[in-house]
Amino acid sequence: MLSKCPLFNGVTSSELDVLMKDLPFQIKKYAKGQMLAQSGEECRSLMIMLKGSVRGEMMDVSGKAIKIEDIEPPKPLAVAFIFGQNNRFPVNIIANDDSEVFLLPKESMLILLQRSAPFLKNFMNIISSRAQFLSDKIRFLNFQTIKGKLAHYLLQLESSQQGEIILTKSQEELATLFGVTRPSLGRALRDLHNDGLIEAKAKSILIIDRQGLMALLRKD
Amino acid sequence: MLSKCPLFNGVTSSELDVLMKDLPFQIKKYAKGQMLAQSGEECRSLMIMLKGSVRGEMMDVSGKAIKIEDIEPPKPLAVAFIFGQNNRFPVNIIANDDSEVFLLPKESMLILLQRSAPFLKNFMNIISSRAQFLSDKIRFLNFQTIKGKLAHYLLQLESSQQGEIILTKSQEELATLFGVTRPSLGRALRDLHNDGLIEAKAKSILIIDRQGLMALLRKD
DNA sequence: TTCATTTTGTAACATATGTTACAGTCTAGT
DNA sequence: ACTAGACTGTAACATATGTTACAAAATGAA
Repeated sequence: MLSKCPLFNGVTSSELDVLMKDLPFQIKKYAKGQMLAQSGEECRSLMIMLKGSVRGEMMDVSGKAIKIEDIEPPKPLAVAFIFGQNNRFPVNIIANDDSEVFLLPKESMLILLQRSAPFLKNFMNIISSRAQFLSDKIRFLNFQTIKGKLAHYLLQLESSQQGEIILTKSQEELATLFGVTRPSLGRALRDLHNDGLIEAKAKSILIIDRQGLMALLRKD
Repeated sequence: MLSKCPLFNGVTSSELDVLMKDLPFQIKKYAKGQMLAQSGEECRSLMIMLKGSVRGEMMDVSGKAIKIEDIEPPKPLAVAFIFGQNNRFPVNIIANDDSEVFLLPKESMLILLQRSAPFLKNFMNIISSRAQFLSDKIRFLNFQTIKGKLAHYLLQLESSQQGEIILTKSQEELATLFGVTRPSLGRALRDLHNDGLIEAKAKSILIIDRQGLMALLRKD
Protein backbone atom coordinates (compact mmCIF):
# COMPACT_ATOMS: atom_id res chain seq x y z
CA MET A 1 0.00 0.00 0.00
CA LEU A 2 2.70 2.44 0.98
CA SER A 3 4.55 1.84 -2.23
CA LYS A 4 1.72 3.54 -4.09
CA CYS A 5 2.44 6.77 -2.30
CA PRO A 6 4.06 9.32 -4.60
CA LEU A 7 6.90 9.55 -2.12
CA PHE A 8 7.87 6.03 -3.14
CA ASN A 9 7.62 6.44 -6.87
CA GLY A 10 10.24 4.28 -8.46
CA VAL A 11 10.63 2.14 -5.38
CA THR A 12 9.18 -1.36 -5.57
CA SER A 13 7.40 -2.70 -2.56
CA SER A 14 10.09 -5.30 -1.99
CA GLU A 15 12.75 -2.60 -2.02
CA LEU A 16 10.57 -0.67 0.35
CA ASP A 17 10.48 -3.63 2.73
CA VAL A 18 14.24 -3.64 2.89
CA LEU A 19 14.50 0.11 3.30
CA MET A 20 12.07 0.22 6.15
CA LYS A 21 12.85 -3.03 7.88
CA ASP A 22 14.58 -1.58 10.90
CA LEU A 23 12.71 1.70 11.06
CA PRO A 24 10.08 2.22 13.71
CA PHE A 25 6.71 3.33 12.50
CA GLN A 26 3.16 3.52 13.67
CA ILE A 27 -0.30 3.15 12.28
CA LYS A 28 -3.03 5.25 13.77
CA LYS A 29 -6.76 5.19 13.30
CA TYR A 30 -9.00 8.17 13.56
CA ALA A 31 -12.75 8.37 13.69
CA LYS A 32 -14.71 10.66 11.44
CA GLY A 33 -14.54 14.21 12.69
CA GLN A 34 -11.55 13.55 14.90
CA MET A 35 -8.65 15.97 14.76
CA LEU A 36 -5.33 14.49 13.69
CA ALA A 37 -3.34 17.60 14.34
CA GLN A 38 -3.95 21.12 15.39
CA SER A 39 -2.59 24.25 13.85
CA GLY A 40 0.53 25.33 15.71
CA GLU A 41 1.27 21.86 16.99
CA GLU A 42 4.75 20.53 16.32
CA CYS A 43 5.02 18.23 13.37
CA ARG A 44 7.22 15.28 14.30
CA SER A 45 6.27 12.63 11.82
CA LEU A 46 5.66 12.16 8.19
CA MET A 47 2.11 10.94 7.68
CA ILE A 48 0.82 8.88 4.81
CA MET A 49 -2.87 8.24 4.27
CA LEU A 50 -3.83 4.59 4.16
CA LYS A 51 -7.60 4.71 4.40
CA GLY A 52 -10.35 7.26 4.52
CA SER A 53 -9.94 10.94 3.92
CA VAL A 54 -8.78 13.97 5.87
CA ARG A 55 -8.84 17.67 5.25
CA GLY A 56 -6.55 20.51 6.13
CA GLU A 57 -8.23 23.73 7.08
CA MET A 58 -7.16 27.04 8.47
CA MET A 59 -9.21 28.53 11.19
CA ASP A 60 -9.15 31.88 12.86
CA VAL A 61 -10.05 32.41 16.46
CA SER A 62 -13.60 33.45 15.71
CA GLY A 63 -14.21 30.04 14.18
CA LYS A 64 -14.28 30.95 10.52
CA ALA A 65 -12.50 28.25 8.57
CA ILE A 66 -11.34 27.83 5.05
CA LYS A 67 -10.54 24.48 3.68
CA ILE A 68 -7.17 24.21 2.05
CA GLU A 69 -7.44 20.71 0.66
CA ASP A 70 -8.61 17.16 1.03
CA ILE A 71 -6.03 14.45 1.29
CA GLU A 72 -6.76 10.86 0.42
CA PRO A 73 -4.76 7.66 0.13
CA PRO A 74 -2.10 7.16 -0.93
CA LYS A 75 -1.03 10.74 -0.48
CA PRO A 76 1.32 11.93 2.22
CA LEU A 77 0.55 14.85 4.43
CA ALA A 78 2.51 17.46 6.30
CA VAL A 79 5.43 16.70 3.99
CA ALA A 80 6.50 20.29 3.75
CA PHE A 81 6.23 21.03 7.43
CA ILE A 82 8.43 18.45 9.04
CA PHE A 83 11.66 20.31 8.47
CA GLY A 84 12.51 23.97 8.64
CA GLN A 85 13.13 25.96 11.80
CA ASN A 86 9.44 26.21 12.52
CA ASN A 87 8.17 22.69 12.04
CA ARG A 88 4.57 23.27 12.98
CA PHE A 89 1.29 22.51 11.34
CA PRO A 90 -0.15 25.60 9.70
CA VAL A 91 -3.58 24.00 9.53
CA ASN A 92 -5.89 21.77 11.49
CA ILE A 93 -6.06 18.26 10.11
CA ILE A 94 -9.47 16.69 10.52
CA ALA A 95 -10.78 13.29 9.48
CA ASN A 96 -13.55 13.47 6.89
CA ASP A 97 -14.19 9.77 7.41
CA ASP A 98 -12.87 6.99 9.55
CA SER A 99 -9.26 7.01 8.50
CA GLU A 100 -5.99 5.22 8.89
CA VAL A 101 -2.63 6.89 8.76
CA PHE A 102 0.92 5.62 8.59
CA LEU A 103 3.34 7.56 10.77
CA LEU A 104 7.07 7.74 10.25
CA PRO A 105 9.05 9.73 12.82
CA LYS A 106 11.19 12.56 11.57
CA GLU A 107 14.37 10.73 12.51
CA SER A 108 13.42 7.68 10.52
CA MET A 109 12.54 9.90 7.69
CA LEU A 110 16.01 11.43 7.70
CA ILE A 111 17.50 7.97 7.51
CA LEU A 112 15.24 7.08 4.64
CA LEU A 113 16.25 10.21 2.79
CA GLN A 114 19.85 9.14 3.01
CA ARG A 115 19.20 5.56 2.07
CA SER A 116 17.10 6.05 -0.99
CA ALA A 117 17.89 8.45 -3.80
CA PRO A 118 14.46 8.08 -5.41
CA PHE A 119 12.81 8.83 -2.10
CA LEU A 120 14.92 11.95 -1.74
CA LYS A 121 14.08 13.05 -5.23
CA ASN A 122 10.38 12.44 -4.75
CA PHE A 123 10.49 14.29 -1.50
CA MET A 124 12.03 17.35 -3.09
CA ASN A 125 9.55 17.28 -5.93
CA ILE A 126 6.61 16.99 -3.63
CA ILE A 127 7.76 19.72 -1.35
CA SER A 128 8.32 21.97 -4.36
CA SER A 129 4.87 21.21 -5.64
CA ARG A 130 3.48 22.15 -2.28
CA ALA A 131 5.05 25.56 -2.58
CA GLN A 132 3.45 25.90 -6.00
CA PHE A 133 0.15 24.75 -4.60
CA LEU A 134 0.26 27.29 -1.82
CA SER A 135 1.20 30.07 -4.22
CA ASP A 136 -1.76 29.15 -6.35
CA LYS A 137 -3.99 29.26 -3.30
CA ILE A 138 -2.82 32.75 -2.52
CA ARG A 139 -3.61 33.82 -6.04
CA PHE A 140 -6.98 32.12 -6.03
CA LEU A 141 -8.02 33.48 -2.67
CA ASN A 142 -6.87 37.02 -3.24
CA PHE A 143 -7.35 37.85 -6.85
CA GLN A 144 -10.79 36.64 -7.51
CA THR A 145 -14.21 37.84 -6.57
CA ILE A 146 -16.65 35.13 -5.61
CA LYS A 147 -17.91 35.03 -9.18
CA GLY A 148 -14.36 34.73 -10.40
CA LYS A 149 -13.72 31.82 -8.08
CA LEU A 150 -16.91 30.15 -9.19
CA ALA A 151 -16.02 30.62 -12.84
CA HIS A 152 -12.59 29.17 -12.19
CA TYR A 153 -14.05 26.23 -10.35
CA LEU A 154 -16.75 25.48 -12.90
CA LEU A 155 -14.45 25.72 -15.89
CA GLN A 156 -12.07 23.34 -14.20
CA LEU A 157 -14.86 20.89 -13.44
CA GLU A 158 -16.15 21.11 -16.98
CA SER A 159 -12.84 19.95 -18.39
CA SER A 160 -13.07 16.71 -16.42
CA GLN A 161 -16.80 16.05 -16.74
CA GLN A 162 -18.75 16.22 -19.96
CA GLY A 163 -21.39 18.85 -20.68
CA GLU A 164 -23.56 19.12 -17.62
CA ILE A 165 -21.71 19.59 -14.38
CA ILE A 166 -22.95 17.86 -11.29
CA LEU A 167 -21.69 19.47 -8.14
CA THR A 168 -20.43 16.93 -5.68
CA LYS A 169 -20.08 19.45 -2.91
CA SER A 170 -22.76 21.33 -1.09
CA GLN A 171 -22.80 25.09 -1.30
CA GLU A 172 -21.66 25.10 2.26
CA GLU A 173 -18.55 23.15 1.36
CA LEU A 174 -17.82 25.27 -1.65
CA ALA A 175 -18.15 28.35 0.46
CA THR A 176 -15.50 27.21 2.93
CA LEU A 177 -13.28 26.23 0.04
CA PHE A 178 -13.58 29.74 -1.31
CA GLY A 179 -13.29 31.36 2.06
CA VAL A 180 -16.69 33.03 1.82
CA THR A 181 -20.08 32.66 3.45
CA ARG A 182 -22.76 30.38 2.15
CA PRO A 183 -25.39 33.00 1.27
CA SER A 184 -22.75 34.96 -0.62
CA LEU A 185 -21.86 31.92 -2.63
CA GLY A 186 -25.51 31.26 -3.33
CA ARG A 187 -25.97 34.81 -4.50
CA ALA A 188 -22.98 34.61 -6.82
CA LEU A 189 -24.37 31.42 -8.30
CA ARG A 190 -27.71 33.09 -8.84
CA ASP A 191 -26.04 36.10 -10.44
CA LEU A 192 -24.17 33.94 -12.90
CA HIS A 193 -27.46 32.26 -13.70
CA ASN A 194 -29.34 35.54 -14.10
CA ASP A 195 -26.58 36.92 -16.29
CA GLY A 196 -27.13 33.97 -18.58
CA LEU A 197 -23.66 32.53 -18.11
CA ILE A 198 -24.83 29.28 -16.63
CA GLU A 199 -28.01 27.31 -16.20
CA ALA A 200 -28.06 26.34 -12.55
CA LYS A 201 -30.63 24.07 -11.06
CA ALA A 202 -29.83 22.63 -7.68
CA LYS A 203 -26.69 20.56 -8.05
CA SER A 204 -26.78 20.43 -11.79
CA ILE A 205 -25.07 23.19 -13.68
CA LEU A 206 -24.80 23.75 -17.39
CA ILE A 207 -22.28 26.15 -18.79
CA ILE A 208 -23.90 28.36 -21.38
CA ASP A 209 -21.47 31.14 -22.04
CA ARG A 210 -17.95 29.85 -21.67
CA GLN A 211 -16.44 33.08 -23.00
CA GLY A 212 -18.35 35.05 -20.43
CA LEU A 213 -17.06 32.90 -17.62
CA MET A 214 -13.53 33.22 -18.85
CA ALA A 215 -13.93 36.97 -18.99
CA LEU A 216 -14.75 36.92 -15.28
CA LEU A 217 -11.40 35.33 -14.58
CA ARG A 218 -9.59 38.16 -16.26
CA LYS A 219 -11.81 40.96 -15.33
CA ASP A 220 -11.60 41.69 -11.66
CA MET B 1 30.03 36.24 -0.58
CA LEU B 2 28.11 33.17 -1.59
CA SER B 3 29.18 31.36 1.52
CA LYS B 4 27.07 33.76 3.57
CA CYS B 5 23.95 32.50 1.86
CA PRO B 6 21.84 30.37 4.18
CA LEU B 7 22.03 27.63 1.58
CA PHE B 8 25.71 27.28 2.41
CA ASN B 9 25.44 27.31 6.18
CA GLY B 10 28.11 25.06 7.56
CA VAL B 11 30.14 25.20 4.39
CA THR B 12 33.33 27.26 4.53
CA SER B 13 34.19 29.39 1.55
CA SER B 14 37.21 27.25 0.76
CA GLU B 15 35.04 24.13 0.77
CA LEU B 16 32.64 26.01 -1.42
CA ASP B 17 35.41 26.75 -3.90
CA VAL B 18 36.11 23.08 -4.24
CA LEU B 19 32.46 22.13 -4.51
CA MET B 20 31.76 24.62 -7.26
CA LYS B 21 35.05 24.54 -9.13
CA ASP B 22 33.80 22.70 -12.16
CA LEU B 23 30.22 23.91 -12.12
CA PRO B 24 29.11 26.50 -14.64
CA PHE B 25 27.46 29.55 -13.23
CA GLN B 26 26.55 33.04 -14.23
CA ILE B 27 26.34 36.45 -12.69
CA LYS B 28 23.72 38.81 -13.99
CA LYS B 29 23.12 42.46 -13.35
CA TYR B 30 19.74 44.11 -13.39
CA ALA B 31 18.86 47.75 -13.36
CA LYS B 32 16.34 49.15 -10.90
CA GLY B 33 12.84 48.38 -12.07
CA GLN B 34 13.94 45.65 -14.44
CA MET B 35 12.10 42.36 -14.34
CA LEU B 36 14.20 39.33 -13.49
CA ALA B 37 11.49 36.82 -14.10
CA GLN B 38 7.88 36.82 -15.00
CA SER B 39 5.12 34.83 -13.41
CA GLY B 40 4.54 31.65 -15.37
CA GLU B 41 8.03 31.59 -16.81
CA GLU B 42 9.99 28.41 -16.34
CA CYS B 43 12.45 28.45 -13.51
CA ARG B 44 15.71 26.89 -14.64
CA SER B 45 18.24 28.22 -12.21
CA LEU B 46 18.77 28.76 -8.56
CA MET B 47 19.33 32.45 -7.94
CA ILE B 48 21.25 33.99 -5.10
CA MET B 49 21.23 37.70 -4.40
CA LEU B 50 24.65 39.31 -4.38
CA LYS B 51 23.82 43.00 -4.44
CA GLY B 52 20.80 45.23 -4.34
CA SER B 53 17.26 44.10 -3.64
CA VAL B 54 14.44 42.49 -5.53
CA ARG B 55 10.84 41.84 -4.78
CA GLY B 56 8.41 39.10 -5.65
CA GLU B 57 4.90 40.18 -6.41
CA MET B 58 1.77 38.58 -7.72
CA MET B 59 -0.20 40.44 -10.29
CA ASP B 60 -3.57 39.85 -11.80
CA VAL B 61 -4.42 40.76 -15.34
CA SER B 62 -6.02 44.05 -14.42
CA GLY B 63 -2.71 45.18 -12.98
CA LYS B 64 -3.46 44.94 -9.30
CA ALA B 65 -0.40 43.62 -7.54
CA ILE B 66 0.37 42.40 -4.09
CA LYS B 67 3.89 42.17 -2.88
CA ILE B 68 4.84 38.86 -1.43
CA GLU B 69 8.28 39.72 -0.15
CA ASP B 70 11.54 41.54 -0.60
CA ILE B 71 14.67 39.52 -1.07
CA GLU B 72 18.11 40.86 -0.28
CA PRO B 73 21.64 39.49 -0.21
CA PRO B 74 22.67 36.94 0.71
CA LYS B 75 19.32 35.23 0.33
CA PRO B 76 18.46 32.82 -2.42
CA LEU B 77 15.34 33.10 -4.47
CA ALA B 78 13.06 30.77 -6.36
CA VAL B 79 14.45 27.96 -4.22
CA ALA B 80 11.13 26.24 -3.89
CA PHE B 81 10.18 26.51 -7.53
CA ILE B 82 13.06 24.87 -9.35
CA PHE B 83 11.82 21.35 -8.83
CA GLY B 84 8.38 19.86 -8.92
CA GLN B 85 6.40 18.99 -12.00
CA ASN B 86 5.47 22.59 -12.56
CA ASN B 87 8.70 24.48 -12.15
CA ARG B 88 7.43 27.94 -12.90
CA PHE B 89 7.64 31.24 -11.14
CA PRO B 90 4.39 32.01 -9.33
CA VAL B 91 5.35 35.68 -9.07
CA ASN B 92 7.04 38.42 -10.98
CA ILE B 93 10.52 39.20 -9.74
CA ILE B 94 11.42 42.86 -10.05
CA ALA B 95 14.57 44.73 -9.07
CA ASN B 96 13.99 47.31 -6.33
CA ASP B 97 17.49 48.64 -6.96
CA ASP B 98 20.36 47.96 -9.25
CA SER B 99 21.06 44.36 -8.38
CA GLU B 100 23.41 41.51 -8.97
CA VAL B 101 22.39 37.90 -8.94
CA PHE B 102 24.31 34.65 -8.98
CA LEU B 103 22.75 32.00 -11.20
CA LEU B 104 23.27 28.28 -10.84
CA PRO B 105 21.58 26.07 -13.44
CA LYS B 106 19.24 23.39 -12.18
CA GLU B 107 21.58 20.63 -13.34
CA SER B 108 24.50 22.07 -11.39
CA MET B 109 22.26 22.40 -8.45
CA LEU B 110 21.40 18.71 -8.59
CA ILE B 111 25.09 17.89 -8.59
CA LEU B 112 25.68 20.15 -5.65
CA LEU B 113 22.87 18.51 -3.74
CA GLN B 114 24.59 15.19 -4.17
CA ARG B 115 28.03 16.47 -3.32
CA SER B 116 27.28 18.29 -0.15
CA ALA B 117 25.22 16.97 2.70
CA PRO B 118 25.02 20.34 4.46
CA PHE B 119 23.83 21.96 1.25
CA LEU B 120 21.14 19.33 0.92
CA LYS B 121 20.06 19.82 4.48
CA ASN B 122 19.96 23.58 4.14
CA PHE B 123 18.00 23.23 0.96
CA MET B 124 15.36 21.10 2.58
CA ASN B 125 15.09 23.43 5.52
CA ILE B 126 14.73 26.47 3.34
CA ILE B 127 12.17 24.91 1.11
CA SER B 128 10.18 23.83 4.17
CA SER B 129 10.34 27.31 5.58
CA ARG B 130 9.01 28.61 2.31
CA ALA B 131 5.97 26.43 2.67
CA GLN B 132 5.50 27.81 6.17
CA PHE B 133 5.96 31.31 4.88
CA LEU B 134 3.35 30.83 2.19
CA SER B 135 0.91 29.31 4.65
CA ASP B 136 1.36 32.30 6.89
CA LYS B 137 0.71 34.58 3.94
CA ILE B 138 -2.54 32.82 3.25
CA ARG B 139 -3.57 33.26 6.83
CA PHE B 140 -2.51 36.87 6.91
CA LEU B 141 -4.19 37.79 3.66
CA ASN B 142 -7.43 35.97 4.31
CA PHE B 143 -8.18 36.16 7.96
CA GLN B 144 -7.58 39.73 8.72
CA THR B 145 -9.42 42.91 8.00
CA ILE B 146 -7.22 45.85 7.09
CA LYS B 147 -7.20 46.94 10.71
CA GLY B 148 -6.22 43.45 11.73
CA LYS B 149 -3.36 43.45 9.28
CA LEU B 150 -2.21 46.81 10.50
CA ALA B 151 -2.38 45.71 14.10
CA HIS B 152 -0.38 42.62 13.24
CA TYR B 153 2.18 44.65 11.37
CA LEU B 154 2.56 47.32 14.03
CA LEU B 155 2.85 44.90 16.90
CA GLN B 156 5.53 43.06 15.02
CA LEU B 157 7.43 46.27 14.34
CA GLU B 158 7.13 47.35 17.94
CA SER B 159 8.91 44.26 19.15
CA SER B 160 11.97 45.16 17.11
CA GLN B 161 11.97 48.92 17.59
CA GLN B 162 11.58 50.68 20.91
CA GLY B 163 8.56 52.75 21.83
CA GLU B 164 7.78 54.96 18.90
CA ILE B 165 7.53 53.20 15.57
CA ILE B 166 8.86 54.87 12.48
CA LEU B 167 7.35 53.47 9.34
CA THR B 168 9.98 52.82 6.73
CA LYS B 169 7.47 52.12 4.01
CA SER B 170 5.07 54.50 2.37
CA GLN B 171 1.36 53.87 2.73
CA GLU B 172 1.39 52.90 -0.89
CA GLU B 173 3.91 50.14 -0.22
CA LEU B 174 2.09 48.94 2.85
CA ALA B 175 -1.10 48.80 0.86
CA THR B 176 0.36 46.50 -1.78
CA LEU B 177 1.87 44.38 0.96
CA PHE B 178 -1.58 43.99 2.45
CA GLY B 179 -3.26 43.54 -0.88
CA VAL B 180 -5.52 46.58 -0.40
CA THR B 181 -5.79 50.07 -1.85
CA ARG B 182 -3.96 53.05 -0.51
CA PRO B 183 -6.97 55.12 0.61
CA SER B 184 -8.35 52.09 2.42
CA LEU B 185 -5.13 51.67 4.27
CA GLY B 186 -5.09 55.34 5.15
CA ARG B 187 -8.61 55.09 6.44
CA ALA B 188 -7.77 52.10 8.60
CA LEU B 189 -4.83 53.97 10.04
CA ARG B 190 -7.05 56.93 10.82
CA ASP B 191 -9.62 54.67 12.42
CA LEU B 192 -7.06 53.11 14.72
CA HIS B 193 -5.96 56.60 15.63
CA ASN B 194 -9.50 57.83 16.24
CA ASP B 195 -10.28 54.79 18.32
CA GLY B 196 -7.38 55.74 20.54
CA LEU B 197 -5.36 52.63 19.85
CA ILE B 198 -2.43 54.43 18.30
CA GLU B 199 -1.10 57.94 17.99
CA ALA B 200 -0.30 58.31 14.31
CA LYS B 201 1.40 61.32 12.88
CA ALA B 202 2.81 60.92 9.39
CA LYS B 203 5.42 58.19 9.53
CA SER B 204 5.68 58.15 13.28
CA ILE B 205 3.38 55.88 15.17
CA LEU B 206 3.03 55.35 18.86
CA ILE B 207 1.18 52.39 20.20
CA ILE B 208 -1.13 53.47 22.96
CA ASP B 209 -3.43 50.54 23.58
CA ARG B 210 -1.57 47.32 22.98
CA GLN B 211 -4.41 45.24 24.37
CA GLY B 212 -6.80 46.87 21.96
CA LEU B 213 -4.59 46.09 19.01
CA MET B 214 -4.24 42.51 20.08
CA ALA B 215 -7.99 42.26 20.38
CA LEU B 216 -8.25 43.22 16.72
CA LEU B 217 -6.12 40.24 15.80
CA ARG B 218 -8.53 37.88 17.47
CA LYS B 219 -11.72 39.64 16.74
CA ASP B 220 -12.51 39.48 13.07
C1' DT C 1 -45.05 7.37 3.95
C1' DT C 2 -43.80 10.51 7.42
C1' DC C 3 -40.93 13.07 9.97
C1' DA C 4 -36.47 15.18 11.14
C1' DT C 5 -32.47 17.01 9.23
C1' DT C 6 -29.82 19.06 5.91
C1' DT C 7 -29.51 21.89 2.02
C1' DT C 8 -30.99 25.60 -0.81
C1' DG C 9 -33.14 30.06 -2.14
C1' DT C 10 -33.65 34.49 -0.94
C1' DA C 11 -34.38 38.94 1.31
C1' DA C 12 -33.22 43.14 4.20
C1' DC C 13 -29.79 45.21 6.15
C1' DA C 14 -24.91 46.20 7.93
C1' DT C 15 -20.18 46.74 6.97
C1' DA C 16 -15.76 46.74 4.73
C1' DT C 17 -13.41 47.96 1.02
C1' DG C 18 -12.72 49.89 -3.57
C1' DT C 19 -12.92 54.10 -6.70
C1' DT C 20 -12.16 58.55 -7.87
C1' DA C 21 -10.91 62.89 -6.93
C1' DC C 22 -8.67 66.73 -5.05
C1' DA C 23 -6.14 69.53 -1.87
C1' DG C 24 -2.58 69.82 1.57
C1' DT C 25 2.14 68.49 2.85
C1' DC C 26 6.64 66.95 2.48
C1' DT C 27 11.11 66.36 0.02
C1' DA C 28 14.81 66.46 -3.20
C1' DG C 29 16.99 68.71 -6.70
C1' DT C 30 18.06 73.08 -8.99
C1' DA D 1 14.25 79.53 -1.74
C1' DC D 2 11.62 77.46 -5.38
C1' DT D 3 9.51 74.11 -7.79
C1' DA D 4 8.17 69.37 -9.41
C1' DG D 5 7.01 65.23 -7.88
C1' DA D 6 5.76 62.17 -4.52
C1' DC D 7 3.20 61.22 -0.43
C1' DT D 8 -0.68 61.90 2.72
C1' DG D 9 -5.34 63.14 4.33
C1' DT D 10 -9.82 62.86 3.33
C1' DA D 11 -14.45 62.86 1.26
C1' DA D 12 -18.48 61.10 -1.57
C1' DC D 13 -19.97 57.45 -3.63
C1' DA D 14 -20.17 52.53 -5.60
C1' DT D 15 -19.82 47.77 -4.83
C1' DA D 16 -18.93 43.32 -2.80
C1' DT D 17 -19.50 40.64 0.80
C1' DG D 18 -21.07 39.46 5.47
C1' DT D 19 -25.03 38.76 8.78
C1' DT D 20 -29.24 37.21 10.12
C1' DA D 21 -33.32 35.20 9.32
C1' DC D 22 -36.77 32.36 7.49
C1' DA D 23 -39.23 29.51 4.26
C1' DA D 24 -39.06 26.12 0.55
C1' DA D 25 -37.08 22.01 -1.10
C1' DA D 26 -34.49 17.91 -0.90
C1' DT D 27 -32.83 13.99 1.48
C1' DG D 28 -32.54 10.14 4.52
C1' DA D 29 -34.08 7.35 8.32
C1' DA D 30 -37.82 5.05 10.76
